[in-house]
Amino acid sequence: MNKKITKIITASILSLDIQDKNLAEDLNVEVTQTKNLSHGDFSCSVAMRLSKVLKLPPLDIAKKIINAIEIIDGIERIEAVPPGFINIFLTKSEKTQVLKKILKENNDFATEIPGSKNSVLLEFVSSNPTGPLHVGHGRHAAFGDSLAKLLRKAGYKVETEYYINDAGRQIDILLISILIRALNKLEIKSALPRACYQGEYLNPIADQIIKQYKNLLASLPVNNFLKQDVSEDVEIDLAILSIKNEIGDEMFESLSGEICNITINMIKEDLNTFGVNFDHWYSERSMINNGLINNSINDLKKLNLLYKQEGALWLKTTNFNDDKDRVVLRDDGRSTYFASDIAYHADKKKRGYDQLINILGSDHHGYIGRLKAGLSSLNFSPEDLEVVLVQFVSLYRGKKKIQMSTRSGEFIPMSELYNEVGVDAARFFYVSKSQSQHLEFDLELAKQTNNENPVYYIQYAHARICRVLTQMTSQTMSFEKAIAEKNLDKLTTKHEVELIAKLSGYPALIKQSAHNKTIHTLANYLHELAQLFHSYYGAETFLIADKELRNARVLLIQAVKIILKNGLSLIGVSAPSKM
RNA sequence: GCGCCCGUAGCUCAACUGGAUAGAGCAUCAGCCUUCUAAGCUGAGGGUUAGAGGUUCGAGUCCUCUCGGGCGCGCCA
Repeated sequence: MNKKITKIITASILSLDIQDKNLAEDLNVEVTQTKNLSHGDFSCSVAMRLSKVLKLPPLDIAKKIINAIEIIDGIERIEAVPPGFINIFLTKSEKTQVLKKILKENNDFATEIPGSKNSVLLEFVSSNPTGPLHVGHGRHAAFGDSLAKLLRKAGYKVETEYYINDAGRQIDILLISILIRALNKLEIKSALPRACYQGEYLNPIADQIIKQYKNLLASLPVNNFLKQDVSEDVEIDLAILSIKNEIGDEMFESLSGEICNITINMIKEDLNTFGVNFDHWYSERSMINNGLINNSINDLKKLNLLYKQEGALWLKTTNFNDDKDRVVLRDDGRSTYFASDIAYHADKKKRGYDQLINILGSDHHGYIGRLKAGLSSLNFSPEDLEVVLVQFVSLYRGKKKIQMSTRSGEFIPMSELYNEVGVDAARFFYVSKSQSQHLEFDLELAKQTNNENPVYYIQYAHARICRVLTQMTSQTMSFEKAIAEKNLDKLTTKHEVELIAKLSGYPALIKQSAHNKTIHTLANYLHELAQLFHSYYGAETFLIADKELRNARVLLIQAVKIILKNGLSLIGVSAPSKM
């Protein structure tokens, strides 16, 4: 309908006696659904935009457009109101069409044809496998998973991916942390370097290592790794070196591989419980082993974009809008994290996706330019990569802010959160606010106000509808679709009109949310829909003697039920039939 | 110092790419269960959108400056 109206308005403008026809054609006629029903069902502000070029008062232009317009089926009337809005009122039967459509299409309502848009690789969470996910990752997981579902509904072909940083110094540190912990458990006392990871989650891993490698551990000499006289960084590097020498590079590699497997499985299980499952798990280590990183560096060499300075190999990212050049190979010959990322993103493109979307923490915003420069330098278009930034989650216990740091082990695991408040509530809470805003999460409040959480409000609306439907059958009434569809004109109360308008807006909401990559808009929409329903529920009785009105109302609430369930499913929240 | 993000009701947040009277929840106050589930409904109070200029038919939204907060500027990942 929206498109049809746009068309007739555009046609009307073109039929006017306008000197500059090109300008009228270039003009983007926007027809939007109104917020306020007294302004009609749709409204258009094009007259006010034309006002300046035509040098006429906007209201006059609006009137002219209306006079020249060709009224089509489904439109009741069109009016021009100050300061120059064109408001379009639809006929009753046109408005209720949407209800029939929702019932007919069910979950497919507002779903675009699969694959009608770009193919997308969506990467998110990608937390370092050095420990369990914490509440900050939870936001990324909830947001990313919902975005994948939303984009699929909007017609994109989406695959999700988790990039595993299972190479590099952090993994060495993890290994040292676990080995020393294991030694201590075996009464081979050794102090922990300052940079080591701490936290309860290391215990079961250490136990497992003891089980499998008792002899190896026992053969290690007692060593004091704590060296207060050097810096933290030097201290840990010495510890890594010393252990490597003791057990050999090969054993070191195999051990850290094994430990990564354990932590990755912890993370997978955690995400699975949270309702988040990835299509692909992509390992950085595998990329080193199969030569992808070397290949990329060779490609860059051929393109003459590398140079040596102070023993290291640099990439001229400044050629591509970066503020300084970046190192890809260190003076000791090892590749940098950035080198991995260039190879990784080039590989993503080579796998054939049109569009790459990365969801990153806002603290990584400085990295975006570098990533795009990396893609550009290998002749990929930087526009193919879109980065969605998610702001931090601040945790509070009451008024006290909790400081989080993975290394010190002072973090609240994501699992603790969803165990306390439930997966549904946690997921809804995470996505109910714009990802570009800081999220303040008060644990005390979240745990206490279980029943006040907005997610229950929405779920309750769904459960109430289900209840009405079962009551209907137990009162030996049945839903007769034909009767209902014939009597939709009888839905005339304020609540009914508003509900129908709200339901009509669902496809546009999906489209717009997918375009803007926001989920909170969907969460808000569902809350508003539930609110309209609860209000309706309080004002009217559905199961009444009047068969015609009853069936029409039951059809309406069934449509509400379908949309509630569909919307909740996109957020990864269940729609219970009983509460 | 340079760069990015943010500042809306007592609190937590909305406001569809500049649109009509800035909206919800929580909290506060006053009502509603003999009737489809009260995890609900109805109503009230609460705002100079941090501040000052500017752009235009129209600004919370765009531009400039000031103030206040967060983050980033490694041969870490």
